[in-house]
Amino acid sequence: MTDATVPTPASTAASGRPATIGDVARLAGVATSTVSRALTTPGRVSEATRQRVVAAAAELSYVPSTHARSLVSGATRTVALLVPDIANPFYFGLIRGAQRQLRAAGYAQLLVDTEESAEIEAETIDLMRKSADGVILAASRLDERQLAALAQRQPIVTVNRDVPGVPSVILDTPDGARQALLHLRSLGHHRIAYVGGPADSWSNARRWQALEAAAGELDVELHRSGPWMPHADAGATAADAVVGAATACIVFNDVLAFGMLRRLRERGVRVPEDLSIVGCDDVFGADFCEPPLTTVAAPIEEAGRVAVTMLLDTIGGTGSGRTRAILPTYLRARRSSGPAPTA
Amino acid sequence: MTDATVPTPASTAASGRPATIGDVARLAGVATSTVSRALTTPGRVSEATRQRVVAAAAELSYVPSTHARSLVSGATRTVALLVPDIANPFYFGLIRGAQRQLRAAGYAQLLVDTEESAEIEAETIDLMRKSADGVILAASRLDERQLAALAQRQPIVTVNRDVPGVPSVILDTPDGARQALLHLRSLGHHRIAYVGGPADSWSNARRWQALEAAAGELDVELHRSGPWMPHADAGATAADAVVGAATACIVFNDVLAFGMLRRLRERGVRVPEDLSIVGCDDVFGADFCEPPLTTVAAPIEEAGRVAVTMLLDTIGGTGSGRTRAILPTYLRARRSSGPAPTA
DNA sequence: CGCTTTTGTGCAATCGTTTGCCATGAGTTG
DNA sequence: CAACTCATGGCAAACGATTGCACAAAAGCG
Repeated sequence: MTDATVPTPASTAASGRPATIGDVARLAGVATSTVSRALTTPGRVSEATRQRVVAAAAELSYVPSTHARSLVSGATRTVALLVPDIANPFYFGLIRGAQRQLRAAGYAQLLVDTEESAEIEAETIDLMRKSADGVILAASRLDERQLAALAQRQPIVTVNRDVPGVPSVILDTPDGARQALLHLRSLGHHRIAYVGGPADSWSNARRWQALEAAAGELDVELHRSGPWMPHADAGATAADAVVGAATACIVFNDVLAFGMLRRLRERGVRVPEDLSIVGCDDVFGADFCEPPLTTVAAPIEEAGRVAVTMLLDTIGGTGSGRTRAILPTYLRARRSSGPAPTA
Repeated sequence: MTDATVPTPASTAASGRPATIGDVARLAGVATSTVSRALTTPGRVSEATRQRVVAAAAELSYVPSTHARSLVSGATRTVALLVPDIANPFYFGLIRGAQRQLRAAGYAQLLVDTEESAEIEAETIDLMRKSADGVILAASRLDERQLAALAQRQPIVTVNRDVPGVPSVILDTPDGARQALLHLRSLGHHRIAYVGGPADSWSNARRWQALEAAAGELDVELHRSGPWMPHADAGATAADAVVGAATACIVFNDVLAFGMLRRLRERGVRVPEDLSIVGCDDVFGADFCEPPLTTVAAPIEEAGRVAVTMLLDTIGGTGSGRTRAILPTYLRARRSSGPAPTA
């Protein structure tokens, strides 16, 4: 009777439009309230009734309307994930980690690319107020006041952005940068450059601070270059700026480093013989570029999972959970870093 | 009076919960129906009233409930995008292209990673029936019957999958594969392997057909290897299988090719001197791996945009639009392909 | 100045669920 | 056997918007 391949198309197709709870109730010979309870509140109806309802629902391939449900419950079982640039491989892991955890909890994920714009970001958050139970903000471009204000109105978790009062997941890349500096120092480098990211990036500022502090104790001459957009294209100019100014550099992220590698190869600058390069994030591609990139690896996917967990905690109102998670990073040495030139 | 940074937190915060259309109506001194019309149906109310309403709405930072709206209109202004693997860079472009076009049309994007599972895919589509106006299916794993049946119930557009009766966007990679074969043939290769993708991949089957047909006319000895999962890890075994069996290969996709490149380097097989490699997709990384990958470039982002356009057409019921778009691909020659060894 | 037409607004039904409250009847207890 | 508890299921009121219809006021017309 039932088609094995596609779940019961027959009965639904008959009516034309998707079945409602009323259709199920009619077929099962009960009231809609009973259907609702049979499907959502275990134990609230007798087993016999429950089975009749479940059978009827299956027969009609009934799917509850999330909208009607949200309307009365106030909850949408949807979470919005805002990233500055979907095409940046750094966010792949984040998206995936978040998605996994959300699916497990029965939530849907609304993905939005804010195109590195604070305005789109603020606007989207506002729109989402009604259509999502919470928002995860990756590398937010908003300023501290805005963020704090928004977080009071709706559950928000930030990733790589720390604002008092706003739960956050932070990848400890400043510590990673410090490790990178140590690594380069132990290879004999004294003139080291930091190739910086966007001016309004919070992570960028913190990494620089960490490097400055570490450099002070290490007899390292630290230069700063940038700001650069975190795209491969910007790597060309960044590379030109660093050559001659330092024997090694720590780069804001891998994508920028990829661009630098390409330019350096064009110019005949050898990596790591002439210039050592350390990236950040360990994104897709870092292990098969040439040379493979030494980089600060961050548990990105885990960050996505933790962010979701924290957000769901906030939404659930348990509030018991941590309000701040700092995830460790570690240096993954590949071939783009080597001993300082002995010029 | 209004805070310049965050839109009017004061009045909203006062009430505690987000403003409803009723709150706006009360503040503006009109009925809710008038508010609704003022905000959505231009010219239906007098200009004076409209301004009062707009002002009141702004004052309360009112955002209409998408759920309530969907409930009555039946439309959700949301589109679901299902991809087999979010972490595959091929889909980045697709996601981004779709997102751009959707945003422009005022739609939200629900992103789902189906984890290469036909079951998750079918289940998700069913769930989405009520919560999305339509679905875009990238590289669907469902069989033809299922797809056709589902498409009758709800608007669906497939990408890289052609089923009669289901609107689709197709990247003409078979033609690209043919170009690749010509390219390799003109470089003097006679023994060429096709390193295949997943067994149930429709694109994979079509590419092989195209290659077989072309090989017949070209005096080329065509080998087939695989199936392989489209992950970098699988590239190692794939590489081993090809070495010795052919002097050049055309690979299912770039990610797999990346894995092969790495393995070949480990084994000391030189690319392209000993073995030429042509990938497919031109994903992120193809231009900075070593050697940079010759690959069949596809307009992925455009595919995302076109898919959205077609879907919105279907939803809009105009139905006037094309029901099938074939996007051309072209070979992008980089350094991983070269003259056949003169052994 | 009455008549019709136009314009602007409000009333109330509706969308598909959930849920508080009540009614019924069976089972338990003294 | 009366009085109670408890399990079960139904009624109807929300939730927040949209929209067909009715109606009042204003405008047009001879």
